[in-house]
Amino acid sequence: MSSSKRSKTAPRAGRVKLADVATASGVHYSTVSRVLRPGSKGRISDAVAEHVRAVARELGYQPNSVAASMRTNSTYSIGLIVHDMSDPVYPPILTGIEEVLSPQGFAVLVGNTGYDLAVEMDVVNRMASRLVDGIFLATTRLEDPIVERCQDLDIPLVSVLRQTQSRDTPAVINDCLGGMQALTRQVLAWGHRDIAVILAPQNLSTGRERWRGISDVLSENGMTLPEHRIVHVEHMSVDEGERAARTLLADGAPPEAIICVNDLVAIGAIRACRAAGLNVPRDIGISGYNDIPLVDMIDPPLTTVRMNLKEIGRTAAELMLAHMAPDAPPSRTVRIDAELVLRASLRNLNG
Amino acid sequence: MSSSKRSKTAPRAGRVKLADVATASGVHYSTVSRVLRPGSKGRISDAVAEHVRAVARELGYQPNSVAASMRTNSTYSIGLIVHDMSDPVYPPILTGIEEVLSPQGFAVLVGNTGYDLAVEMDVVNRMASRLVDGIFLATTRLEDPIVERCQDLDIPLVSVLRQTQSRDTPAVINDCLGGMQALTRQVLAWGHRDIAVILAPQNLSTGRERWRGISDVLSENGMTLPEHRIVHVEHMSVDEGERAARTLLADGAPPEAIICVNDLVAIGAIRACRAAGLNVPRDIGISGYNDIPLVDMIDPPLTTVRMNLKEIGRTAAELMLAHMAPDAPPSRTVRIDAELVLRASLRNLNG
DNA sequence: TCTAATTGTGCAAACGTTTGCGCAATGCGG
DNA sequence: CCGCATTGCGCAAACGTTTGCACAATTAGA
Repeated sequence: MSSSKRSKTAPRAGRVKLADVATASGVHYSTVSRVLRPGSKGRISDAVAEHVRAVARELGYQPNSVAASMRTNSTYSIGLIVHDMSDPVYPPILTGIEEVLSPQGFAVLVGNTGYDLAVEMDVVNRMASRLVDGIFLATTRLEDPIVERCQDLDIPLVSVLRQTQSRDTPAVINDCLGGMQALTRQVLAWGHRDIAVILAPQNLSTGRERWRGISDVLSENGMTLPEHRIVHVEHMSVDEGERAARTLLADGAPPEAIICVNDLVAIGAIRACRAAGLNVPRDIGISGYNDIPLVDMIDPPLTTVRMNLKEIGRTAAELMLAHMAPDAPPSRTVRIDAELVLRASLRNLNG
Repeated sequence: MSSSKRSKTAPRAGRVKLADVATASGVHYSTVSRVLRPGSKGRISDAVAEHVRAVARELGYQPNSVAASMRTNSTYSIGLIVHDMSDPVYPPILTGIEEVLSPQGFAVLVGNTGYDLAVEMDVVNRMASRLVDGIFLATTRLEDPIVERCQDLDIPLVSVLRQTQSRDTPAVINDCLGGMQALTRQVLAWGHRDIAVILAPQNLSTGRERWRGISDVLSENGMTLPEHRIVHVEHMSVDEGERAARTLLADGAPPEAIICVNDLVAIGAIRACRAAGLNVPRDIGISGYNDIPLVDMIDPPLTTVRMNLKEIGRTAAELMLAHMAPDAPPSRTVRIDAELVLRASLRNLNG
């Protein structure tokens, strides 16, 4: 009976439930529910409440939240969909989300897509089956079937890091436009003229905004980039960054600087430059975006743009809370400030 | 009716359930359940099964797994408890776990403890309330109240990265002993004699095993470390590593090498050395443990020991599956091999 | 052709909560 | 002292599945 193994379907041996607490307290189990569930309707006298609480504590009662969910249709769990948790941009976001949502009693379900849209759709459907109260989507494309699916399923959605074209979904993003503008101005101010860029896919708001940040500043200064100074990566990884930089370098004289769409790509670019016999930053400048951990320790320390990821997570969580409420506010996009971080990977050609 | 907002307690508008599929198919809803739930008891004719499946697809039926859990007492969800997802050792483990468990229909709930035992206990209790089918514990201490709590709650537990003193819990760990021995032999072979160590708390199996790996090899060679060459960190972070190294360096002549309990600590140590005007590796050698991403790119590239984290995650998941089954095997500890990775942060004093 | 075994489906209970409703007891104003 | 509002608690339904059991229909064996 008290075997430590339990069969697949048998209830956990001796798990104490509401009814047990009720009989032990000499009240009806609905009364116990009302005592233990703060904010239930019926009012209970202090004496009874205290007694029931004592008995519940005594018996070590742990509410069965699955049963509660069955009744309330709310699981107090939310999904977080990312491409790959190993990408260092995601963990701080998760931390920020948990910081806000854990105290409220929410649990976070993470789903890795592995960059596969079919997997991602599956993840959403499974989260829907589990009746998550909401989903944080960190993979958002400008036109996104996942977003549509969530709308069909009527699941509150908050987009993080990126946003949709239509902007009909609440989102918390980094100010990529401002960040990239500031960075590009610095690159120009330091005398770089022959500039190359490694860009993200343009079906992502980040990819597009960062590119616009660059091109805006360039055209302000009467410059445009020739075709052969622009390359794209499919995913933002070290390997793809390295490959992209190699193709940039294969084509005649190297540029004076490469502006990379993010840090991992920049690190790949540094590798490629080094492999091509170029010294960074003496022969070529490199910049990233994100300021992920350790990029201040690499050789050379990476010039980049810091996005306050934990703050993005926290804000997203607050937006989620607002949007799960019965009187949800209209969708809005919150931009979190970006901060330029100058390090040695980009030098001042004038000085 | 088709409002996109839904109240807290109202069922999602128009969510199709078993009964809907049943009436649309002209069969009883139990029949639908048997068709859709592979491996149910009653056998259904192919004709009916096919028809029901078609109708279900047509109606876009998504099973309500909360209701199923209510009946079966199994949620097909498992918890993963870590101190802080931002520590780069954890994400690959999560990926490995998901790789094995997602195809089986499991979802992963992550819980960050923030290094706080009270929080951790709370996380466990909340996961218990949610009826998780099992818990991966990555925070295991040699004597661990969390492990005891899980045993009391009768929740299958698999320890990852570390193990308990009693070893009565299944665990998947890295071969810290072998890894540290190999590293220490290399340090000695390269002529370092005045060695210092920065150790983890000794109430952790990793902390203790890595220290034993070092001291075993030292005593094999007739050496022992003086007190002032041994310091401890509370948590394995860059900051604590830096502080620990500072105290090491404050005390007379610097050692020839510092063996650090992990990479983050080693990076902190490198910082401290640099701040003290020492060149790594010329004036002092530094080694880490883990081989986290980017430590091959830092200055200087870090000599370390690689643990196959994803493999640890996968193996832990398989152990979990075995232990959730009705006929669970006896607990055992699986060791995953460690691999020495030599880089520039430690040089050969002989040549 | 008759009995026995097998197959396919319906019936209804159970899982542990939450909560609308009803009713007794109490308090209060007149 | 009566009637009415308020307070405190019990009753029972409902949430959407899974599954043991009953039983009708079909098949097989003799």
